[in-house]
Amino acid sequence: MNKNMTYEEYVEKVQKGIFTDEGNCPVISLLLMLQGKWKFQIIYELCIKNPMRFGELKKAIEGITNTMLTNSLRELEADGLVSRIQFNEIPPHVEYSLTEKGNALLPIFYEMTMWGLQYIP
Amino acid sequence: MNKNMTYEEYVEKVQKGIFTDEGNCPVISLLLMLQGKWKFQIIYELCIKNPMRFGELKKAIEGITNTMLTNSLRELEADGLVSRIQFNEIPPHVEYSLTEKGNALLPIFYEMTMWGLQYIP
DNA sequence: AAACTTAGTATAGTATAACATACTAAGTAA
DNA sequence: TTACTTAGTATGTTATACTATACTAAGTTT
Repeated sequence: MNKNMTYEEYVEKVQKGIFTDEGNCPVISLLLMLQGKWKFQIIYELCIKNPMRFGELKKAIEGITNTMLTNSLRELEADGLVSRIQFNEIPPHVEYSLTEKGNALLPIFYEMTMWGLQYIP
Repeated sequence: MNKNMTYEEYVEKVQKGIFTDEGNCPVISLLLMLQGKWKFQIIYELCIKNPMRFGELKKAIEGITNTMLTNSLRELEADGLVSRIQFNEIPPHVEYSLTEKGNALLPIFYEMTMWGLQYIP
């Protein structure tokens, strides 16, 4: 599929049902990556401060448990949105940051925000 | 917040942590609306054919049960993304279609698709 | 009278996601 | 020697999401 596809071309293809070849629909794939109670907040914190340590993230995201932060980070890492660098000092520490792939989500969040400003009271 | 905010202004605000006033973060709100196994597929089908009947949707979305289609449609309706018109004939039928708010999601799906074309193999 | 239509509802069960709490290693500082 | 540090893991429980199956109304056609 064309990486320079314009919005108008996209809409035309959607209305023709061109994207019906499910299984690797990019929208569904991405929605799955962002699914879960904490994923977006983690990405958001990493947009504000980059890199961040495990403990910083935990402090910044109120209510999250160790278990959920670990699991969410592992999944974001497996999806290539977040990278993890481990420093083997004592006490050991770890730095999490957005990958290029993760950073490239910002235009999507921008469109979501503009939509929200218009339609969410 | 400014509805004409440019992407550059948005990125600047994100990095300053301006959107931290959670509770009505537009991105999280929207992600919640699209969460669930079937929501996006329903919206997608309504982009292809508009309006659609309950039975048509059920046939188009393979594997969905009555229960999940009903629940998902009810939630999409409650979120204002889909509208439902009931025709009290015999046998009765119902037409579902995207609202303006629902249609306005297309630019977001476009950005998601462009992201996917670049980063999903 | 029996079967068909549409758009669901009802009920119960399974699977997945999230939560709470306690615990670990290995060195440093008090 | 005890407490503190970081970045988790382990275990069990609860809550939510999803599935499967059967059933309904009310008129129309066979």
